[in-house]
Amino acid sequence: MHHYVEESNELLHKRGYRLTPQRYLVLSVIQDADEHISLEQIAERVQSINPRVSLSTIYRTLELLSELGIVHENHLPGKPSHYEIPRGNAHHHLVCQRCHIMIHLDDDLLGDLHERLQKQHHFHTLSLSLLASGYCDDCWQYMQREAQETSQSMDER
Amino acid sequence: MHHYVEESNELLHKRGYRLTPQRYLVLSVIQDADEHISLEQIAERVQSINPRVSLSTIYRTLELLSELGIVHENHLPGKPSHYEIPRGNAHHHLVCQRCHIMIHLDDDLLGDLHERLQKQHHFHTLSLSLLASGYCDDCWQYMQREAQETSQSMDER
DNA sequence: GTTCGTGCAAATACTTTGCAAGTCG
DNA sequence: CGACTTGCAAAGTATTTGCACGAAC
Repeated sequence: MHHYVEESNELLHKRGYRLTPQRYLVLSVIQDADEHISLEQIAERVQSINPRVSLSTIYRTLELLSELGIVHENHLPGKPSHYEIPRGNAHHHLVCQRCHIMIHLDDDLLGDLHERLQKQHHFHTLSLSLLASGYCDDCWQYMQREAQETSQSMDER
Repeated sequence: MHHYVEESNELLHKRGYRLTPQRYLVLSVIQDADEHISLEQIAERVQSINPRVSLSTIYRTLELLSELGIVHENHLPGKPSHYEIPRGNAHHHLVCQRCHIMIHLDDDLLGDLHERLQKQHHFHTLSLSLLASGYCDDCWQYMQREAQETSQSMDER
């Protein structure tokens, strides 16, 4: 069993929960994914290993694991929630509000901000996730062109 | 007509859209709200003014306004999406992953980071939203106590 | 007249819940 | 046993879509 799964197991037990085969499956699927993945993708992969695992179990598992901080939920606009194992205490994204393309930012971008916020607001095990949204250059160019055409067709009348 | 609505009107026209009475209503409802509000709350207030405005129009309007950057969508875990008029180019939250209590952080927290990211990644009209999540002190204390009881009841056997 | 928007109803998709049965300490 | 979990089916919500009609340019 991997190191992280052991830790998770302890955490679950501490709070009176068990690491069932289903939970283990969900956890390892998330862990094995290169990127954060959606509930749908998780379900797909879990069920390709054990088709008997029901969707509701996956919902319940993800809710529990999120609450315990074992997985991290991440909602980017225009997409369903994604889940990932928190590596470090920060994870940041840059997203285009038109085409929804997503770029990962340097996770160390904010330095020790999480520690400062932690102290300041009496929070614990804080982790940061920055969402930067605007227009990617392609969409921006496209919009400029489109705007021009609109005013051109107005001129034509 | 307020200043912001005028700006929005221009932006819509530039892209070939119109500021219809329905869109105006949605926009002013969001603008008049003290805080960011959910789609459900928006619908409620819009329909209390004009009950004929349909839900699908509200969905479509919010999608459009988000894409144009006229309103800003914000999804905090454990809650439905919320919408707000972007004031400045940053808006930050601190959330407890157990009880979901939410605290507003200082929006100037990150300084001119948005400008730096903009240049670095060739994005435009970038705005930042930081989500800091962890456990609030209350939940933390509660969890400590609960963990103790669990191990006590184990000892009792 | 052509494009853009809307309301309505229907279709989809997404998520939660109740409950009987199973598992584990 | 008793607390925790699960699968299944059903109920609940949330969101999207097709389409005919109306409004704006």
